Amino acid sequence: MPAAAATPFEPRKMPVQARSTVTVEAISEATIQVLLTHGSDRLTTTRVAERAGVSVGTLYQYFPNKAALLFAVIQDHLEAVADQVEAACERARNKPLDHMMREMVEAYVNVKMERADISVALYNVAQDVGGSVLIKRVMLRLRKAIEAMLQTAPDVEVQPDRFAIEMMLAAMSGAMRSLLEAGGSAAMMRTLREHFVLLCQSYMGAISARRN
Amino acid sequence: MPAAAATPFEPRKMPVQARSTVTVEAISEATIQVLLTHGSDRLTTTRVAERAGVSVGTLYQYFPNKAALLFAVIQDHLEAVADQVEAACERARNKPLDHMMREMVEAYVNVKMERADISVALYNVAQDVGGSVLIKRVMLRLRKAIEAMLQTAPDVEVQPDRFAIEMMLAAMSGAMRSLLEAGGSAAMMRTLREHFVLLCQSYMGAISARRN
Amino acid sequence: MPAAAATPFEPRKMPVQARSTVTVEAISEATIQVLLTHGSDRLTTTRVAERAGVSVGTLYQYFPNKAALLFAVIQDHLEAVADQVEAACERARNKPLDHMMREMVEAYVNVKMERADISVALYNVAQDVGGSVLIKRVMLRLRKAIEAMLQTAPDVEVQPDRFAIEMMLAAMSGAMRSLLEAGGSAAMMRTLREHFVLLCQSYMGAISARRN
Amino acid sequence: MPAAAATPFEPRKMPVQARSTVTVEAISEATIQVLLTHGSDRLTTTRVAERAGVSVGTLYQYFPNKAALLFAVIQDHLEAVADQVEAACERARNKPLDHMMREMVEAYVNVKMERADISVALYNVAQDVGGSVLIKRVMLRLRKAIEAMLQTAPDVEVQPDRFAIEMMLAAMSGAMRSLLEAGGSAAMMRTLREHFVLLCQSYMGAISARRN
DNA sequence: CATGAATGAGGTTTCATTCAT
DNA sequence: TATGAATGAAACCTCATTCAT
Repeated sequence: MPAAAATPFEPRKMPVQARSTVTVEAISEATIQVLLTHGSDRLTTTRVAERAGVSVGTLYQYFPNKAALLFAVIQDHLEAVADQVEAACERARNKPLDHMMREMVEAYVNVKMERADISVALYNVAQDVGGSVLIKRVMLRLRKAIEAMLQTAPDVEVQPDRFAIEMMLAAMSGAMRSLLEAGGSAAMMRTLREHFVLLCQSYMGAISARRN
Repeated sequence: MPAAAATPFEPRKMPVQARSTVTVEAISEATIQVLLTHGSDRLTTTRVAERAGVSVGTLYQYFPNKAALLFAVIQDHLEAVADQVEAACERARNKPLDHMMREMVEAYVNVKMERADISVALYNVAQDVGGSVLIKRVMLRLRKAIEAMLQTAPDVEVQPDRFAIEMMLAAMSGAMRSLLEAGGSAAMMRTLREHFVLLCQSYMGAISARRN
Repeated sequence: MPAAAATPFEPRKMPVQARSTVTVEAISEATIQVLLTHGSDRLTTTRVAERAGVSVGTLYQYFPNKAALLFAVIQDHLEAVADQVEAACERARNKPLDHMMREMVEAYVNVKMERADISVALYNVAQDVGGSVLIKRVMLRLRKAIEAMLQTAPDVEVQPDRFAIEMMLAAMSGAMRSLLEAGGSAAMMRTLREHFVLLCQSYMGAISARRN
Repeated sequence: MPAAAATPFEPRKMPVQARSTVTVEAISEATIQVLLTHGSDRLTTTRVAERAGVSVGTLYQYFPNKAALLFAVIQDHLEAVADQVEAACERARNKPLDHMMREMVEAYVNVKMERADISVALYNVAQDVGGSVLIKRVMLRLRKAIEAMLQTAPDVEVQPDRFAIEMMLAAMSGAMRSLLEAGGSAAMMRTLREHFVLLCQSYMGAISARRN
């Protein structure tokens, strides 16, 4: 992707005053709302500002350009996801593999479901805006967390390598995406969660027992 | 996605073998090239026409609008994928489950790898243009093919339900996407293929043995 | 001047059809008119297009950006000036120094007067748009022409160096600018012309006799 | 130039010695610095304020608008020039014409060279901001000073008229501008000074001896 | 049928200026 | 008095689409 090359994404101004924080918050929220109600190709900075109840000028005081705005919103979302999954991995240490997988998958699915709308809204823009960097960063965090967790598993003989873990994560998020975009119901989500658990358990199980 | 609502996507005119015309072919190919060299946000109809060696006017004689052009290109690609995988499923009938999975996965990975550039180029535009319809259609074809294949498996006791199969497909294509976008090497692709085989085998194995 | 760095100024499309030529002509003319009636800081591409009776899009089909438009207009003007003065220098060869100076000055003043409005309009924008390159180019042409002419003067013993000639030109155009901007009448222009003649004659006379 | 019509240029408030306040001084200086480092088209009030170490609000407390700020800065510069040249004219009274011209030219060139950066920075903005009024005012002061000086010249028989003197000044400042904008070295400046001396001497000499 | 000049709505971004704190 | 967040008009430029030739 040659697009979105060398644009400065750093926030233009760190909100210090209370008023500012509210404003930035409103703009981020509005971005998601516009994304949901108008679609990614009709997401304009003017519309976002309007929805946020501020002027375009204000928007540009906090975000140097449209890409930076989207970048920031994606970052917020991905960090929330990573936080939840990391926490789950902490909790599941020293438990058996199946328990670990269940814990991890449930954390992932739950946080995605809570923010299903945001997830869907962001899928499309991520790429255009250099979101791949962020995705890689999250991938790294999650892989590390899972690796650390697996090290403490009593019933894992062969530690899965990086590749296997990343593939599992990619598979899970890919499938999640498909389902969210298809607009799955809450009931389907629960089924999905169980399937994910099974998928991860069986895959990791197969890997960690390979050499035996 | 509320975007791309009621646009007529069918090619504007379709004389006996219009879609096989050199011109249409050239335009489709040019679309992919522009997508690859300029990125999705700098894909303009004029640029495509230029690259194809025709005028914009000509382009609009074969495609009613930009969305229809992209729609057609995506359709071509997805159909090629579906064709290959379906064929593999035919070949693998009456073989044991593990063989089936290997056959199916290899067909999928191979066709995606052959057209890796196209795949990457299209991921981003698919959504904006109503590609989800096409994706659903392919999903359906593949699920049917796999179901039919699984019915003939000697070692499957419990037939996996629709959901499980679709999830497997979603997981596989999601992970594939991650890798393609990350620009994985040919060597990595081979590793990936083996992992996919393992993942699908273990997952389907777990499913089809559940009730036992 | 750090501004106006690396913008591509080349015309976007060489007008080939008759229609196009008319359009380009109209746009150039409109640029000058807008410059005269609205001032350089209210020269907008929209306004120019409007005045030219075309749409903005059309303007941008022939000029890649605003700077390129101005650049082209300035170039046209400066080339016209250089052409006239060069021709005068040709005509005055082998004449005595005073005659040469008169011929050269009159050519310069006349062409500037004919297009007084254009001159005034362009002074301000030249700098913002990288016009200094063009000015240097004209300076060079004129200096060469004058040098060649002076070589044939029967009454010049010491040939003036580059610097002297360029300074004379700079002085003349500087003073011309002052006068045009002050809005001098036609009568004043005639007086000015005579003064220029005297100034150049005496200055060049002093220089070319220095060593004696 | 129809631009910059009816804006109040006078400083907004003028307490006893407001113009000597540190703040005003800092703002003026910052204006020049921004002009030099960013160019005239990226001269923004916010940037000036920032550079001056004050807030925009403060800037607007001392200058009613951007134009007034620039106007004031130009005025300062031009007055400094006029002061120096006037003083030189005083000193040269009763001396012979050639001496007068040398004195006057050297004063002009020296003051311009000392503030070469400021000069260059201001050339471009002067016009947009109604600077022509100021230029006329300076022209008047200088002409008066020169006239008064010439009256005391022992070797001038025919007093040059207004026009001749103003043209000389215009020629000198025009040429100066060319050179400064071309970024002439200090050595070139010295050469330039000698050429100016020669030019003015010969021109004024020719004028003042005309009727003889 | 093909061409490509013309269109113009609409998107992004800047910046002079104000005013509540 | 000083601050700097907020404003919003207005500038530049793009690009899908049409239609006379």
